[in-house]
Amino acid sequence: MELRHQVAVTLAEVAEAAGVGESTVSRVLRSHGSFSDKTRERVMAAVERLGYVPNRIAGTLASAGSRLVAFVIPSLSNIVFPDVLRGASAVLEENRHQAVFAVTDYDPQKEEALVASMLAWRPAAVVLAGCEHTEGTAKMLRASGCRIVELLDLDGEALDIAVGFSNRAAGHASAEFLLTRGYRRIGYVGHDLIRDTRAGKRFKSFCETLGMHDVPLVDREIVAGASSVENGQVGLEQLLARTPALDAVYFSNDDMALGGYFHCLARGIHIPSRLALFGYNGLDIGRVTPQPLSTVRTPRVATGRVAAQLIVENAPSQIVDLGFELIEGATA
Amino acid sequence: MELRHQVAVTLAEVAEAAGVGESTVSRVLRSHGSFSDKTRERVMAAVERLGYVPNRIAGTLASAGSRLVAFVIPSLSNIVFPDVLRGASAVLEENRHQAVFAVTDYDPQKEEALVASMLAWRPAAVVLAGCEHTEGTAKMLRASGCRIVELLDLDGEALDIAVGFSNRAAGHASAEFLLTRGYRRIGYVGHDLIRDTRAGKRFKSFCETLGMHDVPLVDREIVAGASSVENGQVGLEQLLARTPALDAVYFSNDDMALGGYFHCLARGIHIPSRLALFGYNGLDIGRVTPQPLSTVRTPRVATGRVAAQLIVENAPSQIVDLGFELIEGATA
DNA sequence: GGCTCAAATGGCAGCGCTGCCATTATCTCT
DNA sequence: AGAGATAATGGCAGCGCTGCCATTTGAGCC
Repeated sequence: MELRHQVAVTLAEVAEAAGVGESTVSRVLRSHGSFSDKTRERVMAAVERLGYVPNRIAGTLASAGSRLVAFVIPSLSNIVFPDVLRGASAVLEENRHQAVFAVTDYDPQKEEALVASMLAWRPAAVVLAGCEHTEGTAKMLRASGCRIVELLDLDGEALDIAVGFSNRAAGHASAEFLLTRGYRRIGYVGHDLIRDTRAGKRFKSFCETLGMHDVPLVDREIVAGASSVENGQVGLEQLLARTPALDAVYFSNDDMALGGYFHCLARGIHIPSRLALFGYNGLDIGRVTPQPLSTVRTPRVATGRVAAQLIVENAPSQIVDLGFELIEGATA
Repeated sequence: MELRHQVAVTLAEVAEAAGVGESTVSRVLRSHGSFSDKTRERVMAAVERLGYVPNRIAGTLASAGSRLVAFVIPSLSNIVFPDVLRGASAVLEENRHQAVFAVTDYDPQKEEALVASMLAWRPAAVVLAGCEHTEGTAKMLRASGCRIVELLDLDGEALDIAVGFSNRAAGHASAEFLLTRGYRRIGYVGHDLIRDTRAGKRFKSFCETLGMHDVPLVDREIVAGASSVENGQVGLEQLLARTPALDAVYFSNDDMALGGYFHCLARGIHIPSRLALFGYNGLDIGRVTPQPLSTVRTPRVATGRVAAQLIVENAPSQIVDLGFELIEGATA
């Protein structure tokens, strides 16, 4: 298997082998400009024979305009982002674009560094999560001249294109729902809110809505670390240990809510009569639990799809609100 | 916000502005070769002032040798692949490499097309799932001269580097475990096995092991579609409807097993006394369910990490077996 | 046959950078 | 001070392709 070090076949060699000019080969391969059938066959035969693979690095440099789309995302553990990438990559592949990505771990400084290194590839667009970025990030992006797409958060100022929904509205709707159902002793279990600003916005809006109805948030438990099933379980356990007399708990995420749900199942805490649970995201798994999870379903895959669509068609600057859906479920 | 169409600053402009030669700027920016402190400051000042971002397209073309790593993965819905990407991207980012990816939907033809378009970027390495590829894919990869890394399946011939574990061994271990626990009427619930060849290998080996102990597989239910919690529930429901007298069920994945678990919870089927469940993957969520899921934990993040490490250090061809861990759990 | 027009084709500069080599400035040592 | 070494620097070809322009070819027509 020692086939390393081979010199790649170049367009010039194909031209030579086919007995035509370089530009002709280029035209044939891109189906751009005119050429005869006979020529095309000769070229394709040579391509086949030599095993030629076009060099897009050179092509991009020469034509100034790449088909790369850079995704700078906070995490791959949070299912949200794989879902977004999934929606986007389907559309990008159909349109002969390529996705590059990097993970920030919810760190704005790291985001800035990664955006810089992404811009070095002169992508057609840079896709980011949320609309909070460092001054430096925003400046670089604006100066780059490439398209900027901010996802999953419409509560802020967009740099160019934004696709998603309002987290504030989601938090508000969740609070209204719990209030309508009659819950009055409400708690919250969340993960690191400083880094995950979108979860922070939901929580803030949730509390404000409770406040408007003169229902204070009774207690909250913020676990260190990322959103996860385990943290949800631990968080609820601690919250209940401190404040047993709650009738509903709002979670920062479905992962967390599922952890809470399992905790209740294990402890025999009846849901929703003894305690109601409400999540966020609308994960598939929440629909299959013995009691479907009450939550807000977010359009994650669609967000990726729409973002990619706008990029490939080079759409004008705009804000696309894809909304969300409140799932009543059976846990609240 | 209409800042489109800007002409990017080039190295030549920086050189001009700093009053030095192009090569000097290049050396300073890459900390390669020698230059005085004074020069470095002048260059950096010019870079800062002009907002220069190096063009890695041009750099890569000139220096022949990219720091791109191409991932051609079957899916982003199956958590396995985000996990692998997560492990890999951390290492790649530390080593100034960039990850590009594309999704095949478990389609070998699509894989071939995507590999071709990835090779056009002249990546340092192409990372694939499994070791079954079309003839064309293998030929292109071998001819490309770039590193090839095949993940998560050691039961076959590797093209260059392979990192993962044996699915056959995992299937075998799962069968042995269920037999040791005394189960004798065993069923299987799986998803599309033609596309997911690794699940197919586990199942085959599982059956062979049962056979060696003269315990035939009693029944199986193969659901159409991907591995998911919902399909697991549906699958188990159908399997039990047809063959109620089972004492254990092996699932193609933890997702599926969780679906089965929820089905049992909802129907009041006692686990494991009435029915034992066994999964595959060792998802975090399986540790937090009221009864921890019995399963095989696979080193997904480590697989990505090790693969990336071998790529950045340009390690020789090799097979790295990271093994797996059987989790006894409480469902079998 | 000679003419026109469009289709088909080739030549070559240049995209922005790096690598090599030549040149110049700066030291070090006798 | 001068020779020789070393550090610092600039010039420029060329990576493989595309885009432009010039040229050739062929078809159609009077």
